[in-house]
Amino acid sequence: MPHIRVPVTRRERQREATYDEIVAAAEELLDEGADLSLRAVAAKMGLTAPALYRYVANYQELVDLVAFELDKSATAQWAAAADRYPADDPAARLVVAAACFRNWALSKPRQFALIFANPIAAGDTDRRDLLTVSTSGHFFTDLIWQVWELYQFPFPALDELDPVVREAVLEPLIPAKSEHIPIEDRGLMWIYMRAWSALYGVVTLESTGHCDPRVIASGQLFRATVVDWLEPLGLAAEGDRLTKVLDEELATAR
Amino acid sequence: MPHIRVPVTRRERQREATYDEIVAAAEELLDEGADLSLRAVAAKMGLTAPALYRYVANYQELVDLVAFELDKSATAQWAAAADRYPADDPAARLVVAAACFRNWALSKPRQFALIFANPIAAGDTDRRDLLTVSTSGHFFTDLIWQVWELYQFPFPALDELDPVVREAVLEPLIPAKSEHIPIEDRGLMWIYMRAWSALYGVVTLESTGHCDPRVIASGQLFRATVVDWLEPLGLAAEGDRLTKVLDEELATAR
DNA sequence: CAGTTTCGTTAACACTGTTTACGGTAAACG
DNA sequence: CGTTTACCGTAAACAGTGTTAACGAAACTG
Repeated sequence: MPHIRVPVTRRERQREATYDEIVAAAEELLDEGADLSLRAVAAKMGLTAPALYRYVANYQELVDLVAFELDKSATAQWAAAADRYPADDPAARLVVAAACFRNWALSKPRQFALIFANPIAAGDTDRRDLLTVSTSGHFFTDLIWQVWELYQFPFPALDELDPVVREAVLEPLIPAKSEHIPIEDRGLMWIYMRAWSALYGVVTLESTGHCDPRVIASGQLFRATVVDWLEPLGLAAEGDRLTKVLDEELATAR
Repeated sequence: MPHIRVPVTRRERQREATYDEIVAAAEELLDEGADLSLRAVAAKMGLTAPALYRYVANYQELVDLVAFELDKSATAQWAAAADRYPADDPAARLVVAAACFRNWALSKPRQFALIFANPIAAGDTDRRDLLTVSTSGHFFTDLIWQVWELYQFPFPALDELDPVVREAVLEPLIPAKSEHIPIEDRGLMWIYMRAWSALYGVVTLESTGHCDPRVIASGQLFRATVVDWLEPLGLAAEGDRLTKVLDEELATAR
């Protein structure tokens, strides 16, 4: 018995369609530059506000819903760009995906903030669970895994890791497609976390605007961060080729 | 003639006191776990909401006001901790300040978000100016300058930098106490930007909770990021001593 | 003292999220 | 087939939010 049931009855299909409409209305709202509000979403659908409470328990759940879907469609966008490079060139794919992520974050800062800068309280397990299934997280983990399969860069052994971190890489809560990574190779997850932290950092800094606008426009801060990560990922030999790929992708932004 | 006038008349003193009271009320509100609202601040001061419009033009300006003051008092806190190490040991001071910044961000996530994750639109020059005078930015730049004075780590020459970045380091808009840095040494600002970007990244990731809570608790992600920056700052030889200082400071958080 | 600036008020508007009680309609069941 | 039940929407209301307008009193200024 599958855990996620595919909608069969007419009512279930209708309900599913309404969820899609909610997300669509929310995306329109964000694209118009307005901020996401439950009432505005309802109005745009031709409903009254309380009607939405048949679909989400509260405002936070609405935000999480559209954040999840936005993340999904944005990731699909980056993945499509990465697919311009062959499957046996995961390094190029990773670099391109990172650059796309950055360009997207700059062009849609409110969407970025909704997904990646939305505070998650320490005790809130429900919202953290949502993070665990985040599409972008799975996407980037998988790319790093593919890079490792090809380049075999070093990563810490399990007994080298801090005990608490060891637990975390063995039983991950964070978004990561780690099932197909052998348990003894889970030290790789530590590399993923560190690389993601670095990527997340620059992109957040640039997207929120806490940075000199000229530096953002130049793309040099982002570029330097990515270049610094080529060596730890075993891509030093490919450096020149990959920075060229990176620069090409960054140039598409302006 | 000084640009910032010291309040002389009775009215001006009164007005200044009211600003202080506004900030105090806002801080109380945040500490209580409520979110910052103009009406709530007014109510806590025994005023009606429209009265506050005699002091701030709109809500955003209120936010910026308390963000600026919060940044100032938080920085004072980190500086006091750094002062536990002698003035001729700027490396230890820098490490301690970074750790304090991180501990503060974890213990006061709403305050952190207010100051450092508050989106600044690309065109908004007024709010960007506020950023320029941010206390924490000046504080960290000055520390890195002091570290350089002692350890003389390498930094890019002006003609090695991207032209746009060169402009940015010569005429900085970002928060940085760069006046006393000789023009030919302004490449140092690039190191500052990169180091700040790295620090900002991990701390934002941890403070907003977009990370495995166990990893946050372990402090290893932050530790690794700081350790990676010892070498570029010419502190490789001092590595053992400084990581010990770092670990001691991190231990005070739990 | 008269005039003016400053600081606060009340009232109102247009929005938020959320709960309540109430219908109507469509699916499900005997 | 008819009856029942569950679902989906409504209107009304409450407690909030930021913001503007018109007005009054008190405090400084000539």
